[in-house]
Amino acid sequence: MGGSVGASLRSRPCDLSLAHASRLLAWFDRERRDLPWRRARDPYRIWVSEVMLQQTQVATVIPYYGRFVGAFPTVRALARAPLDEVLRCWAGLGYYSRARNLHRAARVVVAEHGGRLPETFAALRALPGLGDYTAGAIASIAFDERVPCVDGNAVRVLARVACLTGDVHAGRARQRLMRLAHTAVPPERPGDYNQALMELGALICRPLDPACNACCLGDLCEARRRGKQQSVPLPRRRPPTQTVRVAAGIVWRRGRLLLAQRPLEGRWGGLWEFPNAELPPEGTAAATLTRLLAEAFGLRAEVGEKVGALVHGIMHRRIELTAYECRAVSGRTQAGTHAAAKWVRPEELGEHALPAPHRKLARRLQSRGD
DNA sequence: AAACCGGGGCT
DNA sequence: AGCCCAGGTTT
Repeated sequence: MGGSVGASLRSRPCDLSLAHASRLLAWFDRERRDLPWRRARDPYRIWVSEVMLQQTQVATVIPYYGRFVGAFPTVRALARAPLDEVLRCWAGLGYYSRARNLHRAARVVVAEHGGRLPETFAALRALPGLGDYTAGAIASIAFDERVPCVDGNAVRVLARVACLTGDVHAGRARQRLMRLAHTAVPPERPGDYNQALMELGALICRPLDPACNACCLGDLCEARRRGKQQSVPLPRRRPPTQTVRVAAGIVWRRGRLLLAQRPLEGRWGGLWEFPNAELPPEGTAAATLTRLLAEAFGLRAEVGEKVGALVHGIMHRRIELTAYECRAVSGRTQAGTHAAAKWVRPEELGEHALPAPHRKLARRLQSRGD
C-alpha cells in the first residue's frame, strides 16, 4: 500500500496546526447556535438529532425533533412503539429509512445493551443504521471519544483549510481528507470540535460565498491564501437528471379514498400512497390507471378528470406526477404488490405517512375543498 | 421553474 | 468502489 516514491515526495497531507482547533473552539464558544439538542447531553437525543440532521436542514429539523422526543422520550419508548407510529411522527421529514433504522436500532439497544446506548465508536458503529458519521457524532459529542465526524460541511472546511485540490469525494483525495479529519480532532473537547467544524461550514465556510473575512481560520486557510475558495473542494459530479412520468389515481368509493401501503422494504417502505404507476413512453394515463386498478387492486374503475399535477425532484430524478380522479364501480379490494390497501375518508389522510409527492397532492386536494 | 446543494449506509 | 435511498433551498 502507500503511493509511489514520487507521490510521497510530492506532497504529504499537511496536518493542520494545533492552533486551528483552539481557534475553532473559541469561535464555537462564542457563536454556537442554541439548538434544542445541544441543551442536554443525553446520548439518545443526540442520536435522534444527528439522524434527523442527515440530509435535512437545522430549521426544518427543530419542530420535528421536539415532537419526536416528546412522543418517544427514551430509547425504550421508541423501541416499544410500533413502526407505524414512528413513521407518522417522521412524516414530512423524508428519507424514511432513517426512521426505520432508528427504530430498528432502538430495539437492538434494548435487547442487547439494556436500553442504554453503547459508549464507544466501535460498538455504536455496529448498530443498524449507524455509519461512520453518526457513530462518530455520538461517540465524540456524548462520550468524549476522540473520533471525527465528517459531514459535508466538515469536508468543505477541511478541504479548504488544507487546500485539497483533488476530488475529495473519491479515491486518494478522499483518503487524504479522512486521514486529515482523524488527526485534526483534538483530545480535548472532541465533540465540541466536531460540532464547531460543521457549524463553521454551515455558517461561514459556505459553499458559494464563504465569509472568509469573518472566519476564525482565515489566516490559516491555504485555499484562501491561494484564492481558491471557489474551486476547492471540487463539486461532486452529478449524473444527468432523469424524468419519470407517473400517473396516480385518486380513487373514490362511497365517499372514501383508496390508499395503499408500500411494502416495508425498499423505497418509501411502509408509507401510504395513492395507487400509481409509471407511464410507459407511449401510454396514456387512463389506460395505465385502469389496468393498475384492475390488476393490482382488483377494481373495475372509471378514470375521470385530471385533478392535479406536480413535479417532485429527488436527487437526479424528476418525477412528474399527474393525478386523475377515478371512481371504483365494482370489485373486491386487494393489496396487490402493496402491503395493504384501505379506504379512508379524506380527512383521515393526514393521519397517514405519505411520500412527499403524495403529501403535496393530498394537500392540494384538501385545499381545493374536496 | 430551473439550478444547485445535501450524504449515509450497505454490499 | 459502486449502489440504493427518494428532499429542500436558492436563484
